[in-house]
Amino acid sequence: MMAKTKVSAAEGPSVRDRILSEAIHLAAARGFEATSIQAIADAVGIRKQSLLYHFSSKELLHEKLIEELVSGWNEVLPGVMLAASNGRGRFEAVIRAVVEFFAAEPDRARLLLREVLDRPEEMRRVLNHHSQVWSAVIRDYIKEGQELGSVDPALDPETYILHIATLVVSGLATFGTMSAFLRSEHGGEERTELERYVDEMMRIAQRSLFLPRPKKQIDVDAV
Amino acid sequence: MMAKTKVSAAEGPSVRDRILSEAIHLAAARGFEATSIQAIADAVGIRKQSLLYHFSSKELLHEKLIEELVSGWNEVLPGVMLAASNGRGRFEAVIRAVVEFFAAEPDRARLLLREVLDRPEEMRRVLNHHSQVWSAVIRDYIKEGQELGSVDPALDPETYILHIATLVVSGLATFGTMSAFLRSEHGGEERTELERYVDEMMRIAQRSLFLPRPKKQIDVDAV
DNA sequence: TCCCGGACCTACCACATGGTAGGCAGCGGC
DNA sequence: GCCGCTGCCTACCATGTGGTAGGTCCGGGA
Repeated sequence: MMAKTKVSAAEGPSVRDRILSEAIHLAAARGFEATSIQAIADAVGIRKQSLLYHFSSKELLHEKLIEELVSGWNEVLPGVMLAASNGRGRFEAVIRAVVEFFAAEPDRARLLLREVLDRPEEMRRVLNHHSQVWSAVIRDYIKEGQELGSVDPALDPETYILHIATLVVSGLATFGTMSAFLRSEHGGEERTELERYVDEMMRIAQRSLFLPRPKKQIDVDAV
Repeated sequence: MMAKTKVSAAEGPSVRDRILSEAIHLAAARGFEATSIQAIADAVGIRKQSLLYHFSSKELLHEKLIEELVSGWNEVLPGVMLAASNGRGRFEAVIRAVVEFFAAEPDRARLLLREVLDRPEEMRRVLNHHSQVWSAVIRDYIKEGQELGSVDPALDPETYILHIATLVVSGLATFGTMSAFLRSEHGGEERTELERYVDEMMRIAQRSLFLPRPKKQIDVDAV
């Protein structure tokens, strides 16, 4: 392990990284099981056995793939947490950071969704491990909002977070397919379909979270 | 075609139907590509070649599977449309009918989601064909609400419908995996986790649709 | 009685899969 | 010089795959 992960800058990404990258791409499109290591090797431009040199078995490649998947998430997490502790408008900042992460790399959203479907047990472990911190922060933020009266008291915080996560991940995972149904009514607007899509996603998340400032509330984070 | 779909009542479901049923179950769990016809035959309790007698190729089985998937939907559609034209509270009735359909048979939700990921082209065709009618009805209903002032004017009808569909289908497809994160705070309530999950789903759909009765509006379908 | 066709079976095949064994070029250290 | 290591390769294999060929059993007409 740790054999040669470093990149010699001048030579571009290492073979190992290119394997992981292509594997994510292919697995996102067809599923990991349905993707042969032969196909991955072809995509990278090496022989199958050279791939097996770097990852001694397909199962091991799968493990590393999942690691890569969540470690990529860990890179943006600081930014998200920063946004979360940033006072006014922080909810919007948090969710927008997450959305933009998956919008920029839909392969990650697709693969993540696939893994949840394919390997529920393992994904429960991984997700639990990688979501405890920030989900607790958000949950507390919501509960605080409920006490202050800015958040719908009927809202179930944990379930809400789960649904919004589903909305974002599944939404962006399937956007490529479903965007075909948005062809109509481009009434002169200059927004991309993706922008339309994301904007509505955020609107749903916010409208279903905040109460519409009852009278003259403390009004943390109004839209 | 139409060789022997009918069921002799006394003998239970035909072999053909049992094959489709098991195929849906297995494909929902592992994906269709990753499911061998051998495995399906085993689940039914027949030899692989007997299965190939009923469905002469795997690809054909896949087609019939998708047909089955959407035809099952067609069976509940009338009920949904009825609910849609039922005056007050009809939005809740519609979405609840859909939710309960997928909640009762999560395999359908999972398989549907998988197919969208696996075969975007074909699914676009199928979904377009099977959603035109009711999605138009709902879209018009929403626009009407916007004109009457009961629905958020910032809402983008088509995108909203897409997101709620994602929320329902993906939510119920992944519920089995994600419900593990709902273990806490069962403060004496007697709701199932699924009920909690579904209730919050409906709350999100409604809160993000309706405006909170501004002053003394016409108020079609308030929550 | 014979035959036909439906439903299921055994036997077999070509092929792609994941994986093993082992070789070979290059290169830094001694 | 040559040793050993890394990185990649060719050759090969056992297994499981989707699919074909062809047989058997059986019930219902003619």
